[in-house]
Amino acid sequence: MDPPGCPPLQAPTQARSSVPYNEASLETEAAPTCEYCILYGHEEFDKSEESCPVCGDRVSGYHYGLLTCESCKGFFKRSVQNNKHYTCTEQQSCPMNRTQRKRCPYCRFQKCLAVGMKTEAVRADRMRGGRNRFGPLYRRDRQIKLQRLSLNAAMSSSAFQQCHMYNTGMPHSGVSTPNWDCDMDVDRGLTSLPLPYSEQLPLTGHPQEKCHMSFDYHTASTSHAMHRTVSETYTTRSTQASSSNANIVDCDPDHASPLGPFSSFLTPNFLDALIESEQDESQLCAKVLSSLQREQANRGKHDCLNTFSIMCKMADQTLFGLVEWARNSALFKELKVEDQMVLLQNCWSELLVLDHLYRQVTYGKEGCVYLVTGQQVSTIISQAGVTLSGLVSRTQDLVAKLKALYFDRKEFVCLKYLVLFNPDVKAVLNRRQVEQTQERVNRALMEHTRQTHAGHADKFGQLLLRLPEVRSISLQVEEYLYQQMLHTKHN
DNA sequence: CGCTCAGGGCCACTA
DNA sequence: TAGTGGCCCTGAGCG
Repeated sequence: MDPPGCPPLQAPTQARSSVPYNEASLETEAAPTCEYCILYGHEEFDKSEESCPVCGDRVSGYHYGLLTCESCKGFFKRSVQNNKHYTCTEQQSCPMNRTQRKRCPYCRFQKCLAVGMKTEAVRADRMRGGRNRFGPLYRRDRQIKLQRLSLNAAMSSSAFQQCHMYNTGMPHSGVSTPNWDCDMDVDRGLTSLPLPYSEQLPLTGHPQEKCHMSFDYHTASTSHAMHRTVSETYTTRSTQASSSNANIVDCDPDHASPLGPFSSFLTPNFLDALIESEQDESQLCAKVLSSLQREQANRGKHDCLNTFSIMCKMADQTLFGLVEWARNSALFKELKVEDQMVLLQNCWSELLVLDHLYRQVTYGKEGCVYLVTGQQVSTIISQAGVTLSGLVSRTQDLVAKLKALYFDRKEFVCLKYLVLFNPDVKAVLNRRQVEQTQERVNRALMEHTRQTHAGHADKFGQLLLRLPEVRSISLQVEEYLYQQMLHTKHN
């Protein structure tokens, strides 16, 4: 997105010398002329710095829904236009990089789909030129990348740098233990800051109760705090619901879905309907970014959030996103509010882990942790303590398994529903309803894997086999957070 | 109304 | 000879 009030600069991606229409603009580097550009260094996010999510080659621009290289653009176009059906001679998990991308078109095409290239962006009528309906999506994506740039700048000059200094034994005020597990540092003047509750929810009840809590408690992001996030979101919404009829779907199954009673959904469209109601990843990313930026802006130059606080804030915001996702889901709305609450309280950490896993599978690079804000953090493992590095390592193993399975968005959504609709949760009132929904999602997942991965007969089973590990990791995450809470109290 | 940029086509190259 | 990928053309949308 071009900065407001400043002439747009050419993105360097078009910098091929043979592209005549861009030559002039590339040769002269325009100086920033507006505050926006001075603030961000007029740094239109540099697409040439990005790597293609399919093969890692240099990105040439937005193609079929996301930034990809010219080669994958062409490959995807030909595959869709010619209705290609490839097969894999190996295990359907061929490595995909610049040198090997030609070896297996099956795996390449699966990767294209998995990272989000949109077949519907390939024009059936083959009309040339013009713009497609993804224009707003591209604009939003650009905006987010700009936000990331500014956050990166802020973080590299503050919190992450501090973390690095401290872990390499360089002076770092207020911290004495060279172990990321212990790097809580949460009491360092972090009190009474506004909580994200106020940012996320239109409060109509008792805003003071939600908006101003002791930040040290919040920053520790204990599972208790997470449970509270779920409960309080509900408390807030209940107040809203009672004061307004606009949102009565929460409690009343007759108003369960804007699409009509969900139980009448026809099975063939079931999964598509679930996907359509999914929240936009870029919006969540934008929310987290702006929340962090606001947070840092409020704190001033010399009072930076520490690394752990930043991570907790990201997790916290992601959890809000997940609660909102569940609450906006037509399937979930069919449940009684009491059941909604106990289900969410039971699985919040699994949802967080799943969410993280999907992000790693889709965008993560080898040896890096991909954050919800779009940053790749490569240093965490070496800087983390035993517990955390163990967690990261287990997660990365799981990511590798899911990557090998070409874990896609639809499967991710199904797994989220399977985790959420857990009929084994003791306090559930309407167990039958939860069971039925779980079965329907299960069938949808089975059907999807059967249709899209015909050559990989056991994909459905393989995906389900990953859930116990998700559960196990999530329990370890909760335990870790409890430990941190105790540690913080003792200090 | 000119510019931008994403989708399509072309064609030299390659396996 | 089919597939690849770099380059160029096209034209809707936008400022």
